[in-house]
Amino acid sequence: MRVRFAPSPTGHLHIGGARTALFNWLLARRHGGTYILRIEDTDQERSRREYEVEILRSLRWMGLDWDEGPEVGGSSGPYRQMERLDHYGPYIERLLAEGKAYRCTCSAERVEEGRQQLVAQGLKPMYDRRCRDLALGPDCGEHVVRLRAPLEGTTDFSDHVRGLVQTANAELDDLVIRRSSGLPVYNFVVVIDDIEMGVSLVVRGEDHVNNTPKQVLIYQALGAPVPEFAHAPLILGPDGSRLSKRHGATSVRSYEEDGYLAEALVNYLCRLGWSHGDQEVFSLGELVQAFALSGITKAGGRWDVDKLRWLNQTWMKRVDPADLAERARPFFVAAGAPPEALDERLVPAVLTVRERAWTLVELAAAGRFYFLPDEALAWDEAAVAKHLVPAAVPLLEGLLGVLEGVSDWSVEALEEAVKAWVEAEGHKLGKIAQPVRVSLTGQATGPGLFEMLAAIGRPTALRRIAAGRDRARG
RNA sequence: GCUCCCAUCGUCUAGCGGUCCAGGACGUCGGCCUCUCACGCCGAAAACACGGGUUCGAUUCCCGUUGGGAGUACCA
Repeated sequence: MRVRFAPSPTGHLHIGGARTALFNWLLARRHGGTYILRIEDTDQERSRREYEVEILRSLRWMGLDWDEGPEVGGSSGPYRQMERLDHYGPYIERLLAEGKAYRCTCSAERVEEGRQQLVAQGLKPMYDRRCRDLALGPDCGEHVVRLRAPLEGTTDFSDHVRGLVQTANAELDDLVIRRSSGLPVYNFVVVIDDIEMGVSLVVRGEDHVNNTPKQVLIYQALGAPVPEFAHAPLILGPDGSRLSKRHGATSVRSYEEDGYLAEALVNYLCRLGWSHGDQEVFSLGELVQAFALSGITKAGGRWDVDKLRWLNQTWMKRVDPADLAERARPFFVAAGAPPEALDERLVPAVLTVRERAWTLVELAAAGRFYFLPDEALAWDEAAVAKHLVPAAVPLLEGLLGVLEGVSDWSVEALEEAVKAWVEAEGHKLGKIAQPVRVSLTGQATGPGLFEMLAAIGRPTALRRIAAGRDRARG
């Protein structure tokens, strides 16, 4: 099996494209096939090399590597269409020689006029085929080359998601395969590349179903075997319309920057439009084992950030804590934590806040108090007014005494010492916990008392509780 | 406009003629747990778009309506 992902470097990697890339990759890995990455950069107006770099970066971030393509090479390269331009001409000449294509000198304006007339008659806009039987030669002046499409019959293809898709040939235009500039056109180029690269299965978005019969016609004209197809439904915005910027972030990069884990995005992307029984959480490895075209849904799916957020938290709780801490590090810095403060306390600190956050941004916001300079803490005035009151002074004072006597600064030892004191003094843990929490964090909500004390470290804990006691005096 | 595709809880989905007064998940609501918040656990509300057929029997098959999506370029 040879599959490919063929993005245009005209922007960031879109989540729709990312899912297509994922589906192809999963299939290749599952069946021991080859995953090819091809850059479709023939749109000279919009293609930019920096976008290509960006797309490769996002693919790698998701954990999708490729067997053939830019930066890794392969036996059927080159893998950028602009570097393959000399491959296309001979096929066009052949079709011309065999009478399966013809030169057309009609101006774009005239063709457009004809289309408008047809639309006015309630018909499908098409070229009127004026040049089809003129047998124009190479010296006919400025011209395009069109495919001589059959006028009758149907062109069918079998789709792994949709079943048999039939199109009446009367619906198919004599499409341009070479522009007047000499550059071949997308629908033609894809077919040639897929033939030359030996692509056996084409998995792409539903927006290409209407292109498929046109491409099948080209395969047939060339006498090449037609690959298998699978068209996945599109990703829609929450309102059911085509996903666009106005719905929020649409690039893989922006989700990375917003603090989503690659594991969660991959998991969500795959489950949107595909299912495997009742299972919701999948690692990339599990997906390789479970993924199959037969599980792909036909209807388009709406993008649901809430579910993505849930999966992201799920994955923050699943990945290795040390790994999570490293991935969270830049987010802590962005949240104001001095880089040098992110010491060995980072892992335990992250462990205390990961179930209280849904993204790495929120994780850092929830845990930055551990590392911020005391004077930079964000104080919730209502919490201060409620908990750092004179009545709390003796409690904080007493607790300070207990903590000063604790040498083994572990969750267990701290809990044991504090609970013993609470019991002996007849206090209630609930009475002491909030003043301490506000002293340490500035906020009324946060991690559990003992895990927080342990993670913040002895010096900071004692210093902030003392400061809290002073503040409570009024 | 025309062509193609699609249609189960608010959302993602299971269901491939009777096992469905429709299952799971997110979200929502309630409860439990509890030093706060959160996590976790328990529970609740919530759907087969509509109309015709086919069949002993339709969520499941066929047709139509409605709704949504895609395409309709010398863009990809």
